[in-house]
Amino acid sequence: MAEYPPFAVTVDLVVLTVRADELCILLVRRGVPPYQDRWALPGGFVGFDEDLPDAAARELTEETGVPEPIGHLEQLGTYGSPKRDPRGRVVTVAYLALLPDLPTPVAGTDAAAADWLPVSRVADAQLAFDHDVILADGLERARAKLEYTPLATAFCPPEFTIARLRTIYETVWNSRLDPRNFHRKVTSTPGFVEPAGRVTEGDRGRPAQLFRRGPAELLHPPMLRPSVTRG
Amino acid sequence: MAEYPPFAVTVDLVVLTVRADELCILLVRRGVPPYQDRWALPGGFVGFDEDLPDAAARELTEETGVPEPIGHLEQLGTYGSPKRDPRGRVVTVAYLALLPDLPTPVAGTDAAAADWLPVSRVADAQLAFDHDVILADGLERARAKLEYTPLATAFCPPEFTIARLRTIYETVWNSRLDPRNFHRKVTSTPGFVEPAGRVTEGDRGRPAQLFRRGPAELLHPPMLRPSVTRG
DNA sequence: ATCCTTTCTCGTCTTGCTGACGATAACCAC
DNA sequence: GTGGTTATCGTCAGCAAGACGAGAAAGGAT
Repeated sequence: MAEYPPFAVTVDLVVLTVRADELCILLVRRGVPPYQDRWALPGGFVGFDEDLPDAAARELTEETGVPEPIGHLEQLGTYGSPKRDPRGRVVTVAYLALLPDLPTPVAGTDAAAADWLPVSRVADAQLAFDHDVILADGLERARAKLEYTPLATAFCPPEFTIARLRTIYETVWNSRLDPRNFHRKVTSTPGFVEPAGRVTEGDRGRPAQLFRRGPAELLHPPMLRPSVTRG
Repeated sequence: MAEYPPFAVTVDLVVLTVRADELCILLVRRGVPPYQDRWALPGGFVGFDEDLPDAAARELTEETGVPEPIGHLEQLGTYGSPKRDPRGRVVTVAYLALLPDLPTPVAGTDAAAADWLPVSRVADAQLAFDHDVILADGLERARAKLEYTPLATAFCPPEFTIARLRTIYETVWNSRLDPRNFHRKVTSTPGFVEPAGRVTEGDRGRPAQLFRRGPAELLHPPMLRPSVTRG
């Protein structure tokens, strides 16, 4: 084994949330070269005795300060171009995390310079390494997964209204959805949401029923993005 | 960089094809420990100056003896449990390849003990390492991708009939599809297939029109698997 | 040559989902 | 109360999909 070339292996996180009707991503500002003072995805090296999902979950808690079992975490893809890190041969396994809007501001161990940025303003930001590519892949994955899975609920607190869920879709897809058709669709898809038996209080307008995430892992039939002229 | 733990990085391939109405996978029989004499996914180490997709394409041509630009190759996922290889810490990036039934029998450089096995008979085969998990993930990916992409054409030669395309779906999904509805669906989905202007000869029954793959990357609306009781 | 079998290809009908939108219910502020 | 706002239900037309009929075009058997 020792005769084979040694690689460094890292995990990087695309952590998304919806706050104030904007899709936001957790980024850290690099304090050391290369790419000093540039924004980058949070991440770090995988321990020698550590499994990849464990490393991703560890980095997520370190950066957000949130005990992990909330939201959603999945592997996104692996990026290993020989030139992607000027320091040497680093292969990174990217993970995608979807979290509810955390009342806890970012204040984890390692989160000195971490902050939420609206993804709409990251385009100019010139992320470090190949992180702009990873971010683009993560966004497309998230947008696609909202279509055929109930993962929009991962952006929500445990109990939420149909309207809240709709704003998630509208924010991630950057489009408007008809409230009445959306309501019909969500409540008629088996296993998507389950009534929590309670209603909202204090908001404007008629109180809304609260729902919890249902047991379904896939949506049948799927939600469809508007502007279906993708062929 | 040198203070970080060194990993070995490999690529492993889930290579699928449809031959004789069976979904088959390319496997190699291991000649050395660990897992000696067990079937395993083809694969190998990533060169120090080699990008991951290049390594996957290289392994594919080595194992199949086919110049690569046919079929389809995509990253499947990365597997890096600390215990997955008894020789040390090996992280493997798995790729999924979909190929037409190759008239060239397996006779590549490295393909001494390579062979096509029907996936239905691999369940008992006790693959080496965690390759059974990787295979299961690859199968599920392939089945899902047939729904919303035109990738079934990757299993076909450049020109094919609608009936041939239907047998691909039936084989991969292990279900039966109505020939008339399938024909209507495929020909009415924009960009899925384009007429080649020629017809088959010599087969039984009425000659069929030949088609080529169209420019679409996504199917709208998607093909739907039968038995839609997945909620 | 004629019939029969096989396979391809075009229609028809019904059912269910979707988008557009009207209407009502239930809260808050004044 | 009145008006504004939001939630929820209902209606209707259009499209897509499943079930199936029927004709077209070949090969094989007699």
